[in-house]
Amino acid sequence: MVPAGKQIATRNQVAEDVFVLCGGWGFRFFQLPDGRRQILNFLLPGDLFSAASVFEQRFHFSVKALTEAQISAMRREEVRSRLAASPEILTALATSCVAETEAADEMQTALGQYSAEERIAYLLLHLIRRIAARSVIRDQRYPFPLRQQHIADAVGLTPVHVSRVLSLFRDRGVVEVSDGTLQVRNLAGLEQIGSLH
Amino acid sequence: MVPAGKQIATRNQVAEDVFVLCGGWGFRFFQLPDGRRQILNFLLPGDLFSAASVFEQRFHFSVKALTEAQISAMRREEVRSRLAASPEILTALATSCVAETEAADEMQTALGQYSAEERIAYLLLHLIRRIAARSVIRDQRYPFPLRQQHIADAVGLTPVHVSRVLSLFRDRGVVEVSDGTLQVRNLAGLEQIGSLH
DNA sequence: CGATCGGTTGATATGAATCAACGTGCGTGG
DNA sequence: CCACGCACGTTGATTCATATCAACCGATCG
Repeated sequence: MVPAGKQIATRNQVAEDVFVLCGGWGFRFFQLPDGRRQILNFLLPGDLFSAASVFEQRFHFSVKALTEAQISAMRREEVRSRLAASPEILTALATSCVAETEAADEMQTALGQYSAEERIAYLLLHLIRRIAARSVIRDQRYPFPLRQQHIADAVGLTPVHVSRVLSLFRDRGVVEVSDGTLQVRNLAGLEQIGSLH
Repeated sequence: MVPAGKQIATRNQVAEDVFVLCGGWGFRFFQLPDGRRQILNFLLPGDLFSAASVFEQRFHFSVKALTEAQISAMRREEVRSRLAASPEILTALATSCVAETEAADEMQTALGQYSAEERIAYLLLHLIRRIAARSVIRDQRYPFPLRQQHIADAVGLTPVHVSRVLSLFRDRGVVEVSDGTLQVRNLAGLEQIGSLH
């Protein structure tokens, strides 16, 4: 059990284990020496920190707990030997590798091409789908532990600007993000703003 | 043999094969319906289009030849059965998957956090290392077939602004990019601008 | 009760986009 | 062989999106 805000892994740190987030939320990020930080993605229950880490000696990224979280570790050697033995495990790993790659490619597109509104809408949509896959959603209200600072660091904007865009979304009746929950008021509208295609 | 500019693969297209670029340059990209385009990365000789495509039914990206290029195809089924049989091939694939993931994470950071100058310097440095790994470089002159439009689409800027930044680099004696070759005049300076850490 | 954190809002500054004109080299067709 | 068109890059003027700076508010907590 890890408290909210605790750093779980650090770039370049050697790890014998492969980690899975079992409960709570986390995020993967790069920290730049001047204080800037890029959040690479958010980790939800069931997520491997990274499929690549099955083959990496060291983390090439850092990880923090966003909420209180549970993590579980598997010996890398054991994972790899099982991988050789069982095609199902290989397929499972391959699947999450494909999903990660595709998500990274899309996020790269969002960061490179999208406006502030589009990026935030994209992030929210992406998260919404992943949250919905994990828990029953009623009335389009999603558990949402991110602070505006996290959104800002994920989409490459300032917290102030994130605040403005979210206010806009709220005023337009698209989504309301407040204090731990995200409420979608107009999904079609959100998709129109933030879909890649 | 594929002529320069030819589209080789299209998003969502079903493919039975896994492709490798054997000669020339290419790039992977997303095309948005409104004309915007994000170049995800550049392909150099020896590169798999994507490690993930060994496990994907369809491309999740498009690919174009940047110069005249040669591509070679391997039956996906064959690759996968060899994968199960030989741990070396698995390791090779894993290695390129790790490299791709790491490159994507870094690019995401560059796009999210870096200024125009930093992004372009980062891209050039990244390419320089990959080019140098493939051919002997004399006098810090690298073969460099990108047009400013490609740089722009890769780092999320306008071609006009790319032109301005490159002029600046040239005037400052950092690098000169012109007509098929890139000449590094001050590597340390370039690294100071564009290194992630 | 003060301090801190997260969010909001306004005023202003700035980096990059946009619009536009121009130059140059090159391939193509007359 | 010349002339035209076109792709590519450069440069200047202006606009616009987002950052920065700053003040303020409410909630939470020691």
